Amino acid sequence: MDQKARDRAGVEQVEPGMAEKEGQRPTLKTIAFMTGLGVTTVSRALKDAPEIGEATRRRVQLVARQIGYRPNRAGVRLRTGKTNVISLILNTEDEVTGFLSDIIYGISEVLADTPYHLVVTPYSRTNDPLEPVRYVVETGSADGIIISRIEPDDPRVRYLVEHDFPFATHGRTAMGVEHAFHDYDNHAYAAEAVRTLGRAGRRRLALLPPPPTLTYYHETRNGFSEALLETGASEVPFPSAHLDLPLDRIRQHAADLMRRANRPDGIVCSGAGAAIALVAGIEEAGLTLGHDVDIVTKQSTQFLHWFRPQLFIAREDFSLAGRDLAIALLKRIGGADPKTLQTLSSPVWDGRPVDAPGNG
Amino acid sequence: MDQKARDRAGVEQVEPGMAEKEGQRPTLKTIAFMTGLGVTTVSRALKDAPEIGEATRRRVQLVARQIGYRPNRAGVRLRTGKTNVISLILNTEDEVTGFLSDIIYGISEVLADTPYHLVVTPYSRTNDPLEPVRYVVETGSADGIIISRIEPDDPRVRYLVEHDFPFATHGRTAMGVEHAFHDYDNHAYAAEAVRTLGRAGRRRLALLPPPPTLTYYHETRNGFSEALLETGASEVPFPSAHLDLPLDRIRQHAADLMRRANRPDGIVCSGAGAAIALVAGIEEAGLTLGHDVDIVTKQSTQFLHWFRPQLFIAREDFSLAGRDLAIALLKRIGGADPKTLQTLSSPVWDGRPVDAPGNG
DNA sequence: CTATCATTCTGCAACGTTTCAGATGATAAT
DNA sequence: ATTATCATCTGAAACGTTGCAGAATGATAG
Repeated sequence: MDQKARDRAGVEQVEPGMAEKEGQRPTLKTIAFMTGLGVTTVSRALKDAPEIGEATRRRVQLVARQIGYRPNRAGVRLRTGKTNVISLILNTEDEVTGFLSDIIYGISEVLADTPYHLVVTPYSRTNDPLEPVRYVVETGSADGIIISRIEPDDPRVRYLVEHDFPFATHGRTAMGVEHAFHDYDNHAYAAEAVRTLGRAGRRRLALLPPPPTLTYYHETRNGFSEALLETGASEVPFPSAHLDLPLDRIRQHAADLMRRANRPDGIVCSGAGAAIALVAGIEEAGLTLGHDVDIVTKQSTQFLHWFRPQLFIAREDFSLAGRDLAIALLKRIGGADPKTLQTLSSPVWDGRPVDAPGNG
Repeated sequence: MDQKARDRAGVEQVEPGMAEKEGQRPTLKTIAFMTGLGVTTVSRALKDAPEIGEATRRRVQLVARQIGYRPNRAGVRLRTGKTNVISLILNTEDEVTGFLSDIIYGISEVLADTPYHLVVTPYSRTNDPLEPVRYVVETGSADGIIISRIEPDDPRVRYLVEHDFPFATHGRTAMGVEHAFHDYDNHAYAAEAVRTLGRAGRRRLALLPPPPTLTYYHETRNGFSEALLETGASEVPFPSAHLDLPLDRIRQHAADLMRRANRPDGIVCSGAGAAIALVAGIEEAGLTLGHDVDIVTKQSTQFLHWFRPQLFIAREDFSLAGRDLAIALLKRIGGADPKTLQTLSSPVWDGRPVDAPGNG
């Protein structure tokens, strides 16, 4: 834009031509000129280096503040390799339900008080999930990475650990390697969901689980199974149904399921969008939510209980996830031990009380 | 991370020490060394400059591809001022309904084939909306900006035009200044919504409009009013209700409205989340959607007709908005005339057919 | 009075890129 | 034979920053 103006200025060595730089963005050189100090001194003074005199330091910082000096990111990055960028890598097809917004807001909230910028890098699920991660690491285009859709044995985690690149995951792995993560306690969620249905008198339960490749599929399933044993309820298989299916497919599957002779009287569901599709399928089969069958689900936004008040609902706070992930990643970049950067968030039950009777 | 290694290498002038740079990221110097050419020649060859011989150019490009050369963004940025960054500025409190995800995906889809990165910069509605825009312009931290929540007389637009900074808006202004935008045709939407309700036999219509400060409030209201005249229906005031209220407040307002003696028999609503709240309020007042009252609304995701099949629904495609905004902005950065970068997307009606009778 | 030392400040060089102003031959025009 | 023109190529400089090695000053010790 104003490149020519910049090229025009500063040709002479002796007279730095600060007059022409009037409207330009101030740099260290500007401050050096104004204070009569050297550029190096100014640079050090601004970062409170010990070899700068107290008076000088204060003077420099005052001037810098006055003229609104901001370090040039490209200069810093070129010199130090530090990008001051966090890269959020996510699936194009992921989560229609607004989950992304919350996580981004959560991350931004934390980054707002730091020099960090948030770069969002989506990739299509059809492509190699490793690709965007490799890109960031190879080009050094960020100081840290946040990834989601974590698998028990995740190639991205392996790659990042191997390259000693700071990262945090939304979800856990089972690779015997410590890394920063935030996760929702899906085990607790599924178990409590089963107990809730038990209290509602439901004994024949189905599970609409996360995609089987992901870690939290197993957590969910384990929680589900353990609580089944505990409550003495039985599982009605819900074959090949999972959260990654298009909502319309889930609706179909649900309708088919509910038309079977041995249909479930309770369903544990791991996503808000899927729960809506489930209900649609149930009603398509001529059954009534809260009467013939109960559903427990998670939600991040508030309106699910307006959709059907009969739903049992646990809250999952994605902005908390974003905040925790950002905090963990920043600490990791700062060199903290990954073991100390692992958080788990517990389900909070709201909406219909968990001990209400099943008949709505 | 590997900064020390980098500092270690390349001290000698004569022998460039390419051996030690083995594991390092290739730069122009690397290619220059490998091809035996000068750095300048390599730089030019890679961007198809005319003063480079055909053979040389191909040779350089081959080597570059082989070793996986990627220009260093910081280098380019420092030298040219070009950041290859698009900044998306958005409201923290905005749109619970997943609208953000779609728009980000739309933008990313376009940027994927370019060297551009997408930086997301949220700001709280309580702060100055101008602040993040000013930051980007003053620090030159992006080549272009996308903003939303556009007002008829928008200070951000004024600022950006004054500073001749490339931008595109999601929504239109009324400032008599040409700029790149993408907008949904809310005038057409509201008008068609009124006609739809008319065909359903509804004569006493209320409008749940966008926030009154935004441009599309007026578009919506004008479309609504014009179609009222056209169809001979009358308006039932729905005072102080708009989309920016918390959903629970909207529910309350709706319940109050529907308990009034002169309650509407049709409501035009400008947002999916709000429509759900409206329905909740209506049912709270003991009335039945599709019988006592009909609602027309927009949705970006698909599940609204599962919520209540009686809803009249128009689709609003936010990923299209994202794509159009990104395309327009890139062209604007390329110097295109803003007048040629303005797109309007028409409502597409789906779900319940518009000429179905009002009784569901 | 010199040597040593801490304190405080400073040039220079380099990160990777592009632009500017040539340089080098070769070929064409005079 | 001399000059102009052209096609290719090149080194130096600069963008803003920080690390390194060292300079200037004064103080302390020998």
